[in-house]
Amino acid sequence: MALDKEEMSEKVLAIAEALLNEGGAENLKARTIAEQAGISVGSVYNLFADLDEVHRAVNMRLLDRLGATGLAAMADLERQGVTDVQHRILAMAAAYVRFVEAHPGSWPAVLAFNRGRATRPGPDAYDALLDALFDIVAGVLKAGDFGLDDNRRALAARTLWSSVHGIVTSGYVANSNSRQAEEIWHQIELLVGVFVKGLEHGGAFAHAETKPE
Amino acid sequence: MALDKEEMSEKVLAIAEALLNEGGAENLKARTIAEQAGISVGSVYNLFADLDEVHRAVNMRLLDRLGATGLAAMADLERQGVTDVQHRILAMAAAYVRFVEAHPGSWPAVLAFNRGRATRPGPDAYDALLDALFDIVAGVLKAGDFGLDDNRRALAARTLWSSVHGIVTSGYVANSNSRQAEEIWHQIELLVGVFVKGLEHGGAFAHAETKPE
DNA sequence: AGCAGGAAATGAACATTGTTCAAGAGCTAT
DNA sequence: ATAGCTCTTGAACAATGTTCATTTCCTGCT
Repeated sequence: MALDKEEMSEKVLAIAEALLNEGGAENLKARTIAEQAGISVGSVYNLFADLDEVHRAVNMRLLDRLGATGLAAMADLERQGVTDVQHRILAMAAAYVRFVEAHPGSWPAVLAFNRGRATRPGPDAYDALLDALFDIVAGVLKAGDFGLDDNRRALAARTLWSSVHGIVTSGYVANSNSRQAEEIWHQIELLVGVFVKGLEHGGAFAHAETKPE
Repeated sequence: MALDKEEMSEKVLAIAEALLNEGGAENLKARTIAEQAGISVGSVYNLFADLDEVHRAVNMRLLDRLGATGLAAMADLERQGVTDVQHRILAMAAAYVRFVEAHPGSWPAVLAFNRGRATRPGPDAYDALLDALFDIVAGVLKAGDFGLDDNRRALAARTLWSSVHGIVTSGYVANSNSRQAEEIWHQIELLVGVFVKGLEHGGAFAHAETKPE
């Protein structure tokens, strides 16, 4: 009658996500999970190798959901017939901001996660999920008529999205009041506006002579 | 004959920085510090309230040094008579990248630090150090002849620097091989090129109609 | 029904951590 | 010398991640 192994894993992940959201990474405790899930500590370790694996699984779920949200936002605009690149990028960024705001505790944990482990096996499911986000942006850029080949467009997508990401995370390093939310959005508007204008005028090809050694 | 309280604090911070750099935040242990500093655990707590305070102090030192590095880089260009905005921003970004690469373990710890503590007393010494970085960028932008008032230039500086920051941190989430370093620099070049071009063409004033609620 | 065998759950036990604090050591001024 | 003060010490406590021998539970077979 009780829950399947699969179902119990999901229950544990849901609990873990809530814990992370409330108190960040240091709030993810084996005993708390066990208690809330109605199982013993040992059973948690039966489902997952260690707490890192739980944390990773939660993060992947979040990234997955974020991707789905972004795709949905793009599909909405498609349905409304919006093709303007700037609008679509801003909508994508807005989806990102909303997502981060909806997960105030767990999103920082996503970002801070991989730090510290020096070398990892190789290409990761993590990276795959991030690439999915980049691909959405690249798809939007493709609609704009900048003279970009595939490589350069992919680079532009990664650049733009990493920038949005930086704005959002920088913004939430400080105290998170509504002032911050406004500042973040102003920055994103400026970034996207300047970025699109810059691409239109060939700024992507303006090479500098100085590189660091 | 032994060390001053001040000197011992500095010794502890130097040890702490090394520990953070080697193994990230979870490598900052009271007992390790005590052992390496040749004092007892209790004495560490005499110098600092808790490990968080040690961590914060190390981070502030790092931010301070980063600011000094940036200022030095700008002064160098000044001496060489380089006034081109794009060159100067790229030099600033290069200084940032080099700094992050020089502190592979402790820099992530700087970024991940403030997360988790919900509300803080108010404006922080932390923020002040970050603002110093923004100010340098704003100073460079002032040299360029974009039609920006002070507020808008400050916003542009924060946007640009947060974007650089995002590129650097996104780049180092994944495995850090030399491929990554190149990718990061390509993104920065693209960002700065597009940003400057965009500002020149008034992209900063292109308002979008859609805002998230 | 009874039973054997394996899988899963349990929670006591261990190691490691941050942090505290009573006891002592060292210093200084009288 | 001694009282008083500060600083140091390291043992002790609580909280944590993780392990593993034991128990419990189920499943298939006779």
